[in-house]
Amino acid sequence: MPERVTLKDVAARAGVSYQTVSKVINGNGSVSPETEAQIWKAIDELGYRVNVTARGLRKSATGLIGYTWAPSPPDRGNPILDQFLTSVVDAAEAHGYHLMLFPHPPVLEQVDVYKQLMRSGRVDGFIVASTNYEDPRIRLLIDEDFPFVAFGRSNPEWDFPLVDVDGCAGVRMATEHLIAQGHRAIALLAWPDHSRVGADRTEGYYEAMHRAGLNVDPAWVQHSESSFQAGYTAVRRWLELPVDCRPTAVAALDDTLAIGAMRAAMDAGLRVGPDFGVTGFDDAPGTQYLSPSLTTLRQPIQQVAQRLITMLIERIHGRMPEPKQVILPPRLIVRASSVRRDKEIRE
Amino acid sequence: MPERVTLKDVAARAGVSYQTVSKVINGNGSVSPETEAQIWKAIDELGYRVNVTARGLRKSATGLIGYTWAPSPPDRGNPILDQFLTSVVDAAEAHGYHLMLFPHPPVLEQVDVYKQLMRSGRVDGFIVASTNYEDPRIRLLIDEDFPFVAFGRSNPEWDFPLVDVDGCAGVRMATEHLIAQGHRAIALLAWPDHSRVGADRTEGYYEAMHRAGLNVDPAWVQHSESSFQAGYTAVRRWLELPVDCRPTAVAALDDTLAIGAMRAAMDAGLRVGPDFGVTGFDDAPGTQYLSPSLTTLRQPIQQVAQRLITMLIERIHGRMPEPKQVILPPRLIVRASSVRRDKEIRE
DNA sequence: TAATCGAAGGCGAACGTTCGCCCGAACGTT
DNA sequence: AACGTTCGGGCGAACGTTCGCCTTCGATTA
Repeated sequence: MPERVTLKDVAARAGVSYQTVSKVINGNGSVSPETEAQIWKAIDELGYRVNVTARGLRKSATGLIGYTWAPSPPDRGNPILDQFLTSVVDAAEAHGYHLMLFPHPPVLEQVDVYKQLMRSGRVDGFIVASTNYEDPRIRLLIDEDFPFVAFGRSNPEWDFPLVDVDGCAGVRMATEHLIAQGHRAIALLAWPDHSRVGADRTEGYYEAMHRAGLNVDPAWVQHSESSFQAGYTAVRRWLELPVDCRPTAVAALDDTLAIGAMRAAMDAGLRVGPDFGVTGFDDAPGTQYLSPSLTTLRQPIQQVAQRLITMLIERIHGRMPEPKQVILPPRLIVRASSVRRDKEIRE
Repeated sequence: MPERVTLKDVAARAGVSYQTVSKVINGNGSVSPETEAQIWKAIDELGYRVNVTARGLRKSATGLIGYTWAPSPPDRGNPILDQFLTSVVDAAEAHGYHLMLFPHPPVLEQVDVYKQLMRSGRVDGFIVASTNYEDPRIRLLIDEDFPFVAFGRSNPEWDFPLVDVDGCAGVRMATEHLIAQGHRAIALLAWPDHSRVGADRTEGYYEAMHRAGLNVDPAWVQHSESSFQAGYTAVRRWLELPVDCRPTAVAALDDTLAIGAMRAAMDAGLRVGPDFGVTGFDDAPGTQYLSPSLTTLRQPIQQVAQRLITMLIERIHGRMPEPKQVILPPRLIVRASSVRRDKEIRE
């Protein structure tokens, strides 16, 4: 543990009062160029860094942003956590903030955990992810008027700053792409009903089908938790339907389901791509190295992170970000799993 | 922003001095059961939480542990980040600490960033990951006697607390497994020479081959950055060697290389598993859903995280953890990519 | 010449804790 | 009756900043 260097040490060496040193560091108050130079010299020689805790106490601010996320089961993993955290941490640092992680509490305790962190002055604000309808955290933070920005939407009637990726547009693009490939009977591997994100993405599928004047057989839509197995068994089942109502392609709400779907089609003797189209969502690492490589949607994670941070900092400074709600489009990455003829594969 | 409740508010309501409230909260000093009950009641009614910044200033401690990691390229992803962070955050919380992330600085600036964080009192200690030989961060932290624990080894002559996974034993197990499957000519997809982790894992390969009395043709060992492409091209090349010195299996130092290797073998018309054995390292999410599923090594991430935290907290309290260096074995997960007959597949 | 003004920098206070010391009362001991 | 001990709890100080106000002094203005 290195000896602490304080303002007083710097002041003593520069021959001024310690408050003057503070003025120089914070750039307010007027100080002559000569003394300022003296002070900077002393700071440099002593290797002084302002004590963030003391500053925090005085300004009642911590420079910390709280974040937590729902851990994925180990066999699935979070495809974008690395990128997302990297982006958020970088963006935060550019504004002088750091990211503080805390454990993802069970739903019942969530409110307490957030309350605790707010009341103890642990963080200046939150990024709230894995949002859902009636999200109690969002309700709490709105009510307490505590700075936060959500990554994801919640109840439409609640008015709070958020950034989200347009899952609806994404799945619509994927579905339209499958239609453009000549598919007419397209199935959907969806998430459980109660999922806000799932509802949004699902909507894109219906929009695309509807706009193209295609019928959706209710049997073509399966809602389940995301897993390889769920995707696999659903497609197995669909492939046993009578030919006239058997899907020739499937849009999945995430890559894991899509991979299960691909495997089921292959096991059924179909060539994924030419015979049976599959699309995913997320562009998880490794999806481009599957055989065939997976068509999927890539989220603009870095932009999301940057918007989250700039908006949150506005909130921390007591302002309301403008615009308050930002929806960013994902990008369709066309690979082999969804195209009938090789030459159409881009990227 | 909710109005701050302080010790004084609690004290006023309980009819005692605010220092007495502090005593109750921290459980030192003697207070009669009745007053204590009064005080707890007041705390509860007011929803008081101790202000961590003020406490931190007084005790010169932050309850924060600094962590950063080298971001992976988006097409690869960090296979264990989610699990690792979750485990570390949970373990830290169990001891009253939180994890603070900061950006991974370029090598040249690393020392400055760590210095800055130390001197500004930002964190109480560090977890240092992505270690390497002559790691300047470790050097600095040792010299400054600042609390830290490394996840990974560095120079053997440096004496500092660390936790690591036994990559040598891991790859040795994988290689021995391939030998047990009847392979004699086994190649190695290794990392660049300068990698500390790579050297460790590579050693395991040589040990296994040597113990089994098998010759290692220098042409069978390729050092390269981890990528699908690197694994792919290396195996393509090996499969063009004359039959008498052509490898029939390959051990890879990570899953990405292994996946490239699998694909190359399949593209060459071989059946991965029966004809050509492949093993990876990390048990990345999704490897069990590849076809064939990938034999790999799983790191005991949760134990690593827990040891890291308990050891670091010892250091923060000024003690040296005992034992100072902990090496944990990975577990070999045998799947289809390395076994010749189906019935041998476990798990 | 006197009043005014701005620049430079000192000074006290406060942010919300924890810590050590002190004091008074109650009790038991010689 | 005088004395030590223990318990309960009060009090001042300090942790290292920032902030607003004040003083000094030389220069400008009327």
